[in-house]
Amino acid sequence: MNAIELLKSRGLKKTAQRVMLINVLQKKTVAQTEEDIKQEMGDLYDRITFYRTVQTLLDADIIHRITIDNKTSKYALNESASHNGNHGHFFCKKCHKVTCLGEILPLNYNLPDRYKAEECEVLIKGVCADCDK
Amino acid sequence: MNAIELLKSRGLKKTAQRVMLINVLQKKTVAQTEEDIKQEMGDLYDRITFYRTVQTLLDADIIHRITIDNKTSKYALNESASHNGNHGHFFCKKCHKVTCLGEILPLNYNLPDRYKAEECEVLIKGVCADCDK
DNA sequence: GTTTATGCAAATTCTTTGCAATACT
DNA sequence: AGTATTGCAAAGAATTTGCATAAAC
Repeated sequence: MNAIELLKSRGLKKTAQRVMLINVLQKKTVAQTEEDIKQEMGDLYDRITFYRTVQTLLDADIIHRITIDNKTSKYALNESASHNGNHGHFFCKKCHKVTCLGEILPLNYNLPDRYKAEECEVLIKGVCADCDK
Repeated sequence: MNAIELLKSRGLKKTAQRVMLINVLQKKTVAQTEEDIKQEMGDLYDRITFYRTVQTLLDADIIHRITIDNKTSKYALNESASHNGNHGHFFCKKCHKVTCLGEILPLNYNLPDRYKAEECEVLIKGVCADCDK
């Protein structure tokens, strides 16, 4: 599904910034920072509009955000329309790239009594294949 | 181990703010926001010092920070001196309380080839026992 | 034509830094 | 006494809001 179809399917207008942001994320295999996206967008980039665009696409479940150590936020496309919140990500401690691992199985986490799990986010930190040479 | 011993064991000076922050977190069973902590600290609270105190205690592995949905940061004490980064937390979608689940087993997450996991953070969202009545 | 999004300015909030006064060992 | 921390002021970033213009439907 391309950017325009994606927006239409969520009842959102196809504006230049939204289409561009989705396209940038679609091209990349790892999650992108605002700075990365800014580079790609060039003149089209405006910080305030970026904030609003991100919020809109987050609300529409088109993208998601990963934040590492309360510092850097990164953005990535959701793989499927029906995204259930069970995300996994891998953060490489050497190159700092964030890779989406897709859906994480709702594993048995030994919750306290009568706690009910609905979603689960996992962030694994380690060293990726490229950095482990 | 009390606050003063804890600080001493990490080679940190025992200052009013540090001791107070540790004491507040020690009293609570759920992670606390800056606002929560401010309430408890009263006059002793100063925002700038709070930032620095938090940073110091994070660096010393005395506390950790959990951030929910890129918005609210909460703080909690580390349970043991040797904390290995495999944290689990439970976020209740109704009351918004964050409960530490302690150490998470290094589960098999089906990483890409040659990726090496070292730490893993898990955030489970759902409904806690109190809110499920 | 109507509605929604953009982009600028301005306001607000968050976070960091410099530095003299203070507190800790 | 000597060193590290505090707390204030001020600087610098990040984020939000108001509003007129522009773009989408």
